[in-house]
Formats: sequence, structure tokens, C-alpha cells
Amino acid sequence: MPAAPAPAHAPAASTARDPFAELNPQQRAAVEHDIGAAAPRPLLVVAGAGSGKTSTLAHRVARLIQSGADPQRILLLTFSRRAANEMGQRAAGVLQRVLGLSGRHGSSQPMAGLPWAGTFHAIGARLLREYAGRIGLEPSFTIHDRGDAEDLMGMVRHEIGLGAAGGQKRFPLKGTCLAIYSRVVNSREPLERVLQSTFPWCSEWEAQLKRLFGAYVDAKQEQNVLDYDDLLLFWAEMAADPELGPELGALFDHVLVDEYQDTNRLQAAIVRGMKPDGRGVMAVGDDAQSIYSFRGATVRNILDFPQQFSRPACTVTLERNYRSTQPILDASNAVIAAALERHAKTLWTDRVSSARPQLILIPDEAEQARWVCNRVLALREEGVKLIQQAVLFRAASHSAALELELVRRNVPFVKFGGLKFLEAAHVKDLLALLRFAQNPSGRLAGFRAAQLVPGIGQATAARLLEAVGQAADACAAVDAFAPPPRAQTDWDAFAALFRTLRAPGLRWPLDAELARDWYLPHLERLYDDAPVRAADLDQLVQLAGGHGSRESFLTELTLDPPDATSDRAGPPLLDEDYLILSTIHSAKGQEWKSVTVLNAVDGCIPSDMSTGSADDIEEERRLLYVAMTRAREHLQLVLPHRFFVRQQAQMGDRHVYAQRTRFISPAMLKHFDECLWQDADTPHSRKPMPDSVRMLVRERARNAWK
DNA sequence: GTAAGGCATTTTTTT
DNA sequence: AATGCCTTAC
Repeated sequence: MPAAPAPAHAPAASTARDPFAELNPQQRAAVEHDIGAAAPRPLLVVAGAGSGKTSTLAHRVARLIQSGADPQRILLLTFSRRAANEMGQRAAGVLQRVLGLSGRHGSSQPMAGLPWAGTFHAIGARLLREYAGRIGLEPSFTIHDRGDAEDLMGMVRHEIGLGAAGGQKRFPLKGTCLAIYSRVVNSREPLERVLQSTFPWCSEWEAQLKRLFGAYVDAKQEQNVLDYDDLLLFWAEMAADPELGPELGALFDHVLVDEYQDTNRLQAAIVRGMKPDGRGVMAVGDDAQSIYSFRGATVRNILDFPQQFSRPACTVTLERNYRSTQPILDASNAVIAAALERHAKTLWTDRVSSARPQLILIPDEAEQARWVCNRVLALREEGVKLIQQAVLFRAASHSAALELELVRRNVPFVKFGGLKFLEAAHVKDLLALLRFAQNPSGRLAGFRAAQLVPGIGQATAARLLEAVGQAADACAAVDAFAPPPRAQTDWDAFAALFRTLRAPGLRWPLDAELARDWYLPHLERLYDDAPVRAADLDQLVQLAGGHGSRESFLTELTLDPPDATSDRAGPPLLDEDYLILSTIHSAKGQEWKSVTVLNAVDGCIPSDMSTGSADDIEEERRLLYVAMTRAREHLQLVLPHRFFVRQQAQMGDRHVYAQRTRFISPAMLKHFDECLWQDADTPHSRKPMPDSVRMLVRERARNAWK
């Protein structure tokens, strides 16, 4: 598990007497804000990259507890799971130093002593389970991840006859439908506006979409499932309720929100609903690092925070950077200074260095991969461990060539973002079996599971689900169901499994093992590479053993899916030292001694998918800024001149001649060193990217689970 | 009703 | 490259 690099500013020897002595005046102001006040005013901390934001938040928590606050009544909200873990570790560390509390490092449990620390979605799920009865929700609800939600949307889309209907123009695909729906919910804007601003090519379908979304919501309620958006939506509804809202608010004395620039309007409404006067509310964020507007996040949240509450908020700005050297900051500042709208601040540091960030001009992606390998190994020779180095990129697929090269040269690495264990068909199959047993009215799981039986297709599966939905006793309905004759034998085995899984007293994780054993023969029938996939299933069963019950397993898997470094996935069997590969999005909040950014060319950054509106482009600019400000000492931006167009026939050689990213203007070049690089052993001939890259990457993804 | 093959569309980032 | 919707062969 990649321990976060030690904060750059942590003093070597702890200041035992005053743990807060290391804070600078602004940080101290944030930490000491209204301590001891009966009604602390809302506080906004605008924290530049590397300014000790997490540390300040952690110290604030410690200071609150030191001054008598009840840790059980502190709500600590973060946006991403990674940030939640990071925050948990850090706060525990500070707490330990301040109060001599044991922090229980490395535990996979929520932070010891701070039970209400987590992502918005995870906390929402917890509150909803507790309050389910009060709002007419079955407490046994299951949670759909995006894949599930898409499938359900697809089912409903089909059921109400969209898709086939119409004629010339096709109705948006299920994924697009869900994206639109999600956007409407999270931005709290009317469908018409969302269509206009974000999905203009779907505008003509407004009426049908409205009908679809209505049916989708009905389907979710009937089936007792919630999707990600519901976790926030229902929470917001509770918080807005005149009776429940104050009750929820009264659970907590302090509400602290990290990465506030990445919250959306729905999340802001939750905070406001729980604490209308802003008492005890503290938000931390940096408008220059807002990179989640595709999810409905809005910079307005942080800009408008001071006026959100009935009492005005205080604002503290952290501008001193403890992370990067001045040349890296100069270049980053120059990039972000060109942004159209921002909370003006200029980061400064006293970490001098003569090394400017490098712009590496390189012929193509294959050579980019080789150059990065060389650079990484050279730095390791100089004593920079692999784990202190990271390679960042815009989209998960951009690292394919590099991964291949790293494998070839035996450089261990771990990739964050884009590794979707749970999206593999066979993993979904096994989970569908367990979900169906857990919640038989959740049609999606049953629909998928039933079709695993040979001879049962969509029509029969739909008939089965209809029967189960009508019946009071799911088991009886399954037993009584008459499948097509040729499916009878396999059906009987399926029904027996279902009965066993539904029987009370089955000791988890035995369920998972039984389901796997039933599924294995079908796996071999369905896939050529069954042995590889079977290993995934064993991994899944092993994961299951780490959870107390089927319900908690299914819930947590949805909210906290394992990624390459999940600490509960057991020992990842990785070498101790390994290089970090990460999407820029997943890199937020992290820092490394050396950072290499791949494909710093127009078309990648900004992504040619995001050059629609000025806002899109601004977000891409911030993305580059986030990537650059992750670096402490070495920063390299690599610019492959010839960039191969992805998604084409195997041996295709379509490519574009890429330009330097538009976010580094000629005037900014003085902040960089430009290097032209041409590998001596490669003639200028183009080496086509092997067709096997994708397969190899997939294989590695699987191997990470063995 | 199921299974398999053809053709057009969409392709990112995360909970 | 993968998905979805269609057609055709069991």
C-alpha cells in the first residue's frame, strides 16, 4: 500500500511541546478559528497546491478534539476515496502527537476515533441505512454502481420502447442517458438547461428523456435499489426536510469538507441543509484545482461559500507552498495565471533550485515510453526511489505503451485509475448471483444471473423476474418457475443454488464460494480464457472473506471498489519499490519527488473530447496545473510529436502531428528547458505500436489480482 | 426464443 | 474497441 509520501514540511523531530508550532500564521489562523466559541462561524480555507491543506485540516480536527469537541460528532467529508484514506491517516497521526491517542495506522477500518470520516457517498449510504425507515426506504436497499445503473437505464429504455422507435435518428445510448440523468440530479438544473449546455445533440429527445427518467426512478424504487446519485439526493432531501434536517444537523458539532472546489450543487445543498447558519462548518479547497465539472462540480460553490449561510464566513488563504521548488512553481503559476476566472493567489516557496521543468520533444509515443523508462531508472540511480516518482496522464489508456515498456524492462509499477476489476463480465456475473440472493426484487441482478443458465435468454429471464416480482416468496417463485424444456437440468441446479443462498444461517463467505462453484462450469463454457478469469473469481471470494456479511460486502464493494493498491485486497505481492502511474484526476492531493506528464500535446491536454466550450478548456488548463504542481523537485513534460490516433484497426497508422499544449504559450517557454530527444538505436523508421499492447495490459490488470 | 453475425455509433476523467 | 440494434439460422 503506497504510504503517502511524508509531507514536505513535517519537521524531522516532533515539536513535542507544541504540535502546532510548525504551522505558519495562516495555517494557524485556520486551525485556531473560533476555537472555544459557542457558535463557531463558518470558515473557508482557500489553499493553494502544496500549501499544507490536508495537514491544516488534520491539525484543525486535532485542535477541536483537544479543546473538548467530541470526535463522534465531527463529520469529515471528502470527495474521493483516496482523499478520505489520506485524511484519515494524517488526522490520526496528528491526533496521536497532540493527544497521545493511538492512531491505529494501517487499519482498514474507518479512522479510529473519527467514525464519521469518509466520502460524501459513503457517509450518505450510512445515514440512509440508519434513517431508511423514516423516509420510506427499505433498509436492505442495494446500491448500483455506474455499470449497474447503466444497465438498468438500458432495460427501462428498452421497456418503454425508446431505441427501436423513431426511425432515422437513434435515441441516445444507455450510457449517455445515465450521464444526462446524473448531471440533472447533481447540478440541480432543469433537464432543458442541461441538454442545452452539455448534451446539445440530444436536445430533440427532451420529452422522451423525461419519460425515461421517470420510469427509471420508478424502477429503482420498485426494486429497492439506489444509485450513486441517490445517495446524495436522498441525503439532500432529508437535510432539506423541516423535521429531519435539524435532526441530522444536530448529530454533528463540526462539519469539515475537503476539496470543496470539487463538490457539486447537490453536495453544497447537503452541507447547507444540515447547517443552515454555517455553525461549525469549515470548507477547504482551491478553485485553481477544480477538475470535476464533468461530474457536476462547480467552482461557484467555493467562490460563493462565504455567502451561503445565514452568517457570513471567514476566509483564510494559504499561499505558501511547501512542496515544490521555485522553478516548478514559476512554471505552474504561469500556466494558471492565464486562466480566465480565479481566486487570485500566487504560490511562493523558499525551496530554491536551479533546475527548471523540462519539455521533452520526442518523435512518437513508443519513444516516449522508452525515454520515460530511461529517466525513471536514471533518477533511481541518483537515489530517487521508484515510489517517489510518478507518471501522470490525461486518460487511463495513454499509459499503454509505457506499461508495455515497463514490463519489458522489469520495472515494477502500480497504476491508479482506469483499472476496473469490477467491470469485467465474469466478476459482474458472480456478483449478480450474490446480489440476486440479497435482494430478489433488484431485477438487474436476477436478469443477468438467470441468463447464465444455458437456454435462458432475455425473454425467459424477463418472465422469471416478473414472476419473482409478483410473488411474496422469492424462493417459491423460483422453484415454481418453468423454464424452456432444454434448460431444465441447468435450471434445477440454479434454483437449488438460489435456495441455498437465500436460506438463513448460511455463514458468509460460504455464499460466495458456493456461487463461484456453481458458476465455474459456465465460465468455461462462456470464455476461452476461463482459467485467467477463474483466478479473478478466487480473488473476489478472498475479498469476500474480509467482510462480515453479504450485505456489507456488496455495499462496500460498490462504494469502495478495490483498485490496484487496495489495502484490503490482501498483500498485493508487489515489489516493495514501484513506480506510480496515475491519471491526473487520481493524482489529486498527492505529491512525488519527480513527476513526468505524458502527452503534453494538444489533443491530449486538452483532450480533444473537451474542447467544446470555453469552460471545458479552462478545466483542462487546471488539469495541467494540477499535474505540474504534484512535483517536488523534478518535473518533465513529454511531447510526442507524432501521436497515434487511438481506436483504429490493429495495424493502422493514423496519427496526428501534435502541437505543444496550448496552455504553454511561447511566452511561458522561459520557465522550461526544452530538450530534443532522439534515441540513437532507433532509426527514424516508425515502429508501429504492437497490437498486443491492449491484451498485455489487460493481462497485467488481472495479474495484479493473483 | 435463443444464439450468432452484420453495421452504425460513441469514444475521458470519479463516486 | 465496444456496444446496441438489427437480421438470419437454429
